[in-house]
Amino acid sequence: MNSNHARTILHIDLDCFYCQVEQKRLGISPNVPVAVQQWEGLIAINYPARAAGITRHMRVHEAKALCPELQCVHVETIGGDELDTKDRTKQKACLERYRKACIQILAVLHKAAPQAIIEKASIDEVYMDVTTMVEKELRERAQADSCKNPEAGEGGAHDWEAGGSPVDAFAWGSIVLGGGPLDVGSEFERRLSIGANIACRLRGAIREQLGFTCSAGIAANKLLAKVASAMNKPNQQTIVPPRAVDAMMADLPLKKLRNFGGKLGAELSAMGCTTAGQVAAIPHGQLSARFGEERAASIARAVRGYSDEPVQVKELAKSMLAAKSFNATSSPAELDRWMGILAEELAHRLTEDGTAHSRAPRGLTLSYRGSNGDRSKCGPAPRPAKDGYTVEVLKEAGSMLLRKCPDIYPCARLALQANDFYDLPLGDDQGAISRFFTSGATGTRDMVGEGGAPATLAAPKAKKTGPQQASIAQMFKRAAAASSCQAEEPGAPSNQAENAATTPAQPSAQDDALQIAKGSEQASQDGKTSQLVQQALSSQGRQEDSASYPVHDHINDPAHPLQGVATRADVPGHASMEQPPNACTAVDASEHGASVDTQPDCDLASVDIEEQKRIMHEIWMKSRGSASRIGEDDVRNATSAAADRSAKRGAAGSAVKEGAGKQMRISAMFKTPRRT
DNA sequence: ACGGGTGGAACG
DNA sequence: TCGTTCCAC
Repeated sequence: MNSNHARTILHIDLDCFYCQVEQKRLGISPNVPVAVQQWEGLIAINYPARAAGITRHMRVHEAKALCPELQCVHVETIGGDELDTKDRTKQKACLERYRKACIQILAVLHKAAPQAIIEKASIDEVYMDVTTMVEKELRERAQADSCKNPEAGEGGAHDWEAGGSPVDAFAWGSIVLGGGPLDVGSEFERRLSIGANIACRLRGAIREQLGFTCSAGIAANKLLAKVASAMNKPNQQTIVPPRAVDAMMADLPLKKLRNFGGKLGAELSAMGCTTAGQVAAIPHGQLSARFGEERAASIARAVRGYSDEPVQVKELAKSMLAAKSFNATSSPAELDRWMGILAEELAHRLTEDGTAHSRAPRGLTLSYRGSNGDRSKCGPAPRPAKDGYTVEVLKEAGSMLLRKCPDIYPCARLALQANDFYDLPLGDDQGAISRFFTSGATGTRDMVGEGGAPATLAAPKAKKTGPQQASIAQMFKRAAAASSCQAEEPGAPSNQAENAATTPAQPSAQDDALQIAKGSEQASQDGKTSQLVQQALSSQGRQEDSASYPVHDHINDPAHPLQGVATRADVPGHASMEQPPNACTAVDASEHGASVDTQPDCDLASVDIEEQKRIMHEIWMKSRGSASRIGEDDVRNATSAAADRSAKRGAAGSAVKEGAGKQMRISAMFKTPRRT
């Protein structure tokens, strides 16, 4: 169970990320010592500066004394009169630059490894489950070998080290724990070798396309991969073969283990343990007496390097907060000013997030450090206007919460947090949609899962966060990534120029191919998702939007399922361009392994139109990226999520007939469009 | 010289 | 179940 070495997991960790971002932005060469400061303290130090003895939390003046040529870059700040001062009493720090860079990195990874499961673990690290990629590679390799050497046949020995084989005992310069090269005769080590090859390529892609270096760990689970990636930095990668685990854990300092850095670590060290191995030596009875059975078991597993925690897609943040600490004040005006700054930042971020992901928060929480310590108060978030949030509306909502906090003065910290996101409707035209969907009120419990009590929602209420919600978001993202892989061909319109203006030149010469790659990648990140998603959003019919989105419009793309749907027909100067939707009709999903429900002639009014449209768009985009990637699961996920949401929205929707609250089934009909 | 964010578990 | 607090990174 835990000796499931069949998974291949990567942990990729950017090397002193904040420094790299600033160095790139300012064009500072990699070998000059750089630190990122927040007010007078240092929060990130690059490797040349570390070599000079500079550490985290040092004061700027201390560091400069140690290393006079140190370049200190201050984190971005907002508030005040845009003064770029380091006066922490006027401004607040904000991490937007790093969030943006993080999105770029994720986009590169998605593009380079569309089949991997990618989990954003923090602003500068990801986990990736590349098992399916590895297994595909193994199969292809075996096949290639048996073609070349038919006599080998089944069970015959493959020459894993044959030229060009992705199975390399030395794994492309990786550091292999446990001594010696990988044993390519062992299946597990072969898997790791291929995993290392993937890691190597991914790191190369990040480096080439964005100029960032990172380190990686390659192992059979997340825990080991994370430990490994930290072992050799910067710009290196480390493999943990199963045979090396015991020795590695034996004297691994406890604090290097995730979850053991805080209270738990302290408690264990009070019991005399400083390494994982020492904890592993504690009799189980003693451990469970102290921590309880369940917790003891998980501790026991972790310190032995066992973990079966899955890599989970975490694309979208679940909450968003802006915070500021300051010297305690009892002045309402002062708090009001900070509230304004927090609202400004949050409004900006929420608006970007909203246009990119078509969602808005249901809740707003105000946290504060007042006379009774840390407290918080929550309430409903205001609804966004058509084009996002204004500072005023958020500030007002925050101030309202603040008034409910009697113990706030004197106050030394304020934080405004948006949470509990819901999806905004995408808009519209039933007619066009209906041509591509069939639906029925058949209860398909097996597809949809349990529950499904229709929630009433006049305003978007009722949260039912579940795996299905996540899977739909994930699909959307993947679809966007997939489409951006091949959306643009040379000569096709792209936002290249814009990209060139906002991205600092790479040190090396950039050829057209790179530019184009960057252009299309830009399209899928940056909080703007892909142009295609953007176009879907633009179908809300807002004039400025439809007008300002890129040329590559679905109305000109005969294969696009939204073609003919609410478009520039609304825009003055554009005659109605409604055209009969062609193609996307009948070729069914079964061709791609998806289940199809052919219920003819059903009442579309019973189905949430937004969901249909959304799903169809996703599926289309996905099929556009690669039809073969649309599997039964995808359709099932999309379908059940859609039904789920339809049920939720249904009660509020006007065009809903009774029974619509029940689960329903939506089947996607699509045809793989041909790109020309 | 622990500030600014995140996510999640625990708790009443 | 909700709102709030605590914790870990």
